[in-house]
Amino acid sequence: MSLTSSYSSLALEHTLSCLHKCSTEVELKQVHARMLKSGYFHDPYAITKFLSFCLSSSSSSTFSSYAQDVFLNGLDRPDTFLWNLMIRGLSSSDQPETSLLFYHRMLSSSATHNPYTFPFLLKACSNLSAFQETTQIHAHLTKLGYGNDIYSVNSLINSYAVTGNINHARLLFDRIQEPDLVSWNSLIKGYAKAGEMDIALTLFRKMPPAKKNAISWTTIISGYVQAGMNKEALQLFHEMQNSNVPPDKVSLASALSACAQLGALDQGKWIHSYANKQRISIDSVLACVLIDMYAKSGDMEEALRVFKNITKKTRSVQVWTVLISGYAYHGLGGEAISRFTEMQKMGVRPNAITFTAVLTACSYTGLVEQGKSVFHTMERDYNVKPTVEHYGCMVDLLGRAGLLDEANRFVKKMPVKPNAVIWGSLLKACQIHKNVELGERIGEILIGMDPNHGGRYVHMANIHAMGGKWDKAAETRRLMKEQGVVKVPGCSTISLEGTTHEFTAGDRSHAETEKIRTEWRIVRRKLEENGYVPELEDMLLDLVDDEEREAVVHQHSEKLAVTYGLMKTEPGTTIRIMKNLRVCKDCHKVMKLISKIYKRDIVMRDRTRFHHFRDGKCTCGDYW
DNA sequence: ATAGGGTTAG
Repeated sequence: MSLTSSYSSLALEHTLSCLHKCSTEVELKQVHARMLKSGYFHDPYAITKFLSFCLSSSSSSTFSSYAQDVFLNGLDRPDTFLWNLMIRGLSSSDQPETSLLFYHRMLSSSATHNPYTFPFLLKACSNLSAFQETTQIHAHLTKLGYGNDIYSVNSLINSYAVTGNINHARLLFDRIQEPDLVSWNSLIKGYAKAGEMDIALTLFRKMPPAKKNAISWTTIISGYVQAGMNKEALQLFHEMQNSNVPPDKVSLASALSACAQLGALDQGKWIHSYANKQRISIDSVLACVLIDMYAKSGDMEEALRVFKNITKKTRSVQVWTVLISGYAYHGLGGEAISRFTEMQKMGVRPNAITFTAVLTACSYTGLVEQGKSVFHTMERDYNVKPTVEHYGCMVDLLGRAGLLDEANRFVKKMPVKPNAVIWGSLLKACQIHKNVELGERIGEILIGMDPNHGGRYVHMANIHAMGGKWDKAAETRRLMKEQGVVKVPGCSTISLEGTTHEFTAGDRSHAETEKIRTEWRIVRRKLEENGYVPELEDMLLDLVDDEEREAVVHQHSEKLAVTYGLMKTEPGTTIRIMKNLRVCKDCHKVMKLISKIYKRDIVMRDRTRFHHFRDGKCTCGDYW
């Protein structure tokens, strides 16, 4: 619009700067009224500024609603440009549904079209995982003649890829004469999302090297992480470092996720210092994965240091939550609760995952009353509706604490259907608190629910045996064999000077096997002098007599690992072990004794949590 | 205008 208007551009700029200072709806209304009065709402430039401000991601959602209202009711025939503005703004400010709604309104208005909206619309579809909408938009843009527009095609590939229709994406990709970087990256992402990592990797290899950018690398790395193939992910990360594309902060975050899952403390530390050296600032996502990596590697002190070093603004819900969940699985319930309180004081709203973390912390630490009160506040104060995970935490909380009847009643009256996890945690509680009758009933339910789960039979047989019903225990064992249920072998690892040593139960493959066995006999004698008697309760199955059970229990992988740790590290250093399964009672007892007799801290990562052994005690309070 | 990263009960 030409500046023949009755107002000066200076006056308009002044009003717009007032607009940007608005923080409440009242203020916004005032500026809006002033703009109307001055005739600014006939100027497309002013309207654009007004709407973009209201839709920008830093504005509140009430501003966005206000803009929608102004757009639909306060404007005379908005043109294509303004429709695009609304659709784009809503799509990128996390309101994909409304964005699509505006698209439909646009279709029924008299506005003409241009291609610029389609990538944003398709992004909204991706966010909503809306396949139907994607096909509709696809048809529409083809009809309008934008079917060869590379931006639109790439966005289509992406939408099909993330809505799980990789074959549609592939068809489009194969039709492009010269796929660009974005086409390749989108397609690779699609195969990764479909769990087809082999195809994704083949494509990645086939992609012209000159076209690979950090996004390509991160796509394939995070694909492996999501597939749980963390070692492969780290291998590719190494390859990336030898390529001509230096990792940026997103690549680092993906690699750190892999480290977290593996508990690869050394590599994680290396990435952390790399980020510092490259002056990559720790944003909230990096803080999250760093804290998670340190916590899952057993180093809560370092996790806390990361948390303390970032600004208050960087401490998003996710950052708070990851810290709290770290405390939870380290058995530090008190810390978890006080962080949770602090977070609320800081005005950060907990989400569903935060509550899971807090409730887990209560359950692991036996904080029954706190757990109950948190559970009651979640819906009342924060409008977070409890899901099956939260009910599961409550069942676990009550069951572990020995309140078996209350737990059972809770399951009966809760509004969600109990799943195998919930029954499993009740069963475990029955085992800990020796309630044979309830345990047997639950065991039946569980085996009926998933007959291929080996652990269920083990528990069930243990419960029978606990009640002295040996014939039933034997019967369960037979059933287990019949089903062809296989036990996963126990495996422990210990990292020393950058090398990871792996031990499997009873395995002799380690180069220093004989030395380790000799050393274990010495350790064992020393433990016996201090009153150690083997704990064979967890070894009821498969084995005939105590002698045999003892022979097996002494070959458990974590015993080999801790022995090796004692041999290879200086007195006083902390021994860190990771295990793929839960610790058995005997190994737990041995770790406690070693921590006392050898004056060593032992940090052991279980399948689900950490045990810190120090001076004969464990942070789990023998309750795991 | 289009492509990559975060936390979750046993």
